[in-house]
Parts: sequence; structure tokens; C-alpha cells
Amino acid sequence: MYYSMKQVSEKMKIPEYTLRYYEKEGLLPAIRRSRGGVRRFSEEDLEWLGLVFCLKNTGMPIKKIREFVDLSRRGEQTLPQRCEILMAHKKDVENRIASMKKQLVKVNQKIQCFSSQSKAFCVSGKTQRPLV
Amino acid sequence: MYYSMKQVSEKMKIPEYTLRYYEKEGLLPAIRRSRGGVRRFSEEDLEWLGLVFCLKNTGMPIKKIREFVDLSRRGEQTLPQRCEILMAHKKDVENRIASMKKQLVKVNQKIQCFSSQSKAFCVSGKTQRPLV
DNA sequence: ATAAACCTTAAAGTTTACATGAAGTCAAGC
DNA sequence: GCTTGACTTCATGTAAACTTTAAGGTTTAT
Repeated sequence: MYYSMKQVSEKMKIPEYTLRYYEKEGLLPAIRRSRGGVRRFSEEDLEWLGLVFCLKNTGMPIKKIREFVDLSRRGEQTLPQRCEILMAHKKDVENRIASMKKQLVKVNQKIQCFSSQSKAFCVSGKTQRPLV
Repeated sequence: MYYSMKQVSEKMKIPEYTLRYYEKEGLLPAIRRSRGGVRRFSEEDLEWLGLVFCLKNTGMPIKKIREFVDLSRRGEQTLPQRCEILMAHKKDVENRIASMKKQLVKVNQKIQCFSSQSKAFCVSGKTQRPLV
């Protein structure tokens, strides 16, 4: 029924010390412990972890995630605020994706220019003053 | 014909100390100086800067950019390697974009679930053990 | 019951990418 | 010629997100 630290670490592909770090930083719910103080993760804990990693993987800083988690802890009356955070985050991610795509065009041009070897149109070969 | 530190900083929307930092880290070509040691950026320098920021904005670490710049400095015979770096980077960016998009779906679901207020299907309100 | 494997905390260390401050230099205007 | 303000270097500081280490306690398999 419960998962050990190691199991969670393997399942989530996250080092154990990172999980401990996240717990210490208040990103996780209260994880149950055995008599000896050993962590026992429940299914719900894993689900929560999933959301935390989702936010973290999309670039939300730890601080902001903690803010979100704190709101969750305070119950249903914070749903609107949580919703706002997620929507703002969504926009942020979308903006970053759009920006990335735009910049990728430039990278692609450079690749074209490099592989076609046509130095006449390829500026970067000329950019270093000492050469050319 | 030349741009001062301040002009470049404003044009590129990058703080001056960051430009100095980049130069110190070997990310920039050799910037000309006035007799007094004041930097004078040429058009070519700006073009180079554009590529560097493009790589940096798409998440290439400073170290890798320097590697790329060092290759550029060594002349045309490094074109294939540079091309490889750019192509690998391109793939990396594309992967990150794809991953982001995938995670966005989860965020969106959460937003839906929050705004519809239907606690019956909204897990996160139940995730905190102390509440519910 | 005892070794091996696994878990714990707390604190210090690492990495990346800047950011800031001190102290000095240089060119222009009065 | 003196001040003012922008520029310079160099050294040190900061912030985020881990990562490692030390020293020990717990579980489990034989």
C-alpha cells in the first residue's frame, strides 16, 4: 500500500535527496512515517508529487510552487487564487514556448548556412575579427 | 559607426555587467577598444551578440556557448562541429518544447478542475491529508 | 542476532548565472 | 585645471536548486 523512498525515487526518476529537499522546502504534503521515522508514501502523495513535478518541469520556481502548496493546505476557499496562479503559469509557459520557437528559426538559419558551406552568405565565419 | 557599452546595453536590453561578464567568459569576439580602453562595438559584434543571445535564450548553457565560440575562432575547418552543436541544440530545444506542451495539458486539466469547482472530480483539494 | 541494506537529519558544498561595490581612469564641459 | 559622469577592472556577494557528507538509526534476510 505504501511506497518507500527508494521506490518513489525510482518510479519518479528523481534522486532521493531531491525528494527530501522538496519535502523540507514545503513542496510535499505531510508524508506519513513508520514508527522508526521512515517515510511511507501513499498513492495520494504520488499524485501530489506528479503535480509538483509538472509545475517544476514547466519552469515554476520552488518558491512559487510552495506558495501554491500553501494555498492548497488552507483549503477550498483558496481555489480562485490557486486557479489564478495556474493560469498565469500557463500563459508564462506558452510565452516561453512561443519565444523558443521564434529563436529556433534563427538557429535553423544558422544550420542551413553552415551546412551549405556558402561562406559568402554565412556571416558567422566572418564574425571573428582575427580570422577573415 | 561604433556603439558604446550603454548603447548596446539598451539596444539589446541586457545590463552592462552581463555584457562584461559574457566577454570575460569568452562568449564575445574581441571587442575593439579606444585608446583609453573603452569598448567600441561594431555592427559585426552586434550580429555576433545576436547569435549568442539566441543560443542563451533557448537555454544553451554558457559553457556550451563558449565551446561553440571557441570553435568559431578556430576557423572554417570547425564548421562541421559547429553544425553538429547547433543541430543537437535544435533537437534539445524541440524536445523541451514538446515536453512543455505535454505538461501544459496537465496544468490545463487542473485549471479546468479548479474552475469547475466540482470537488468530486478534483483530486488536489483532497490531496492534503489534514484537510478533507 | 547480526550483517547488509536502507533510511534518517543537519549542515556544508557545488554549480550556474549573474549582480554589486570599490576604486581607479578617461573625455567633455565650464 | 577641475569637476562630472560614464567608463574601466577586479573582487566579492547573491540566489536558486540541488548535491554531498557525516554520523548515525532502522529493517530485513539469513
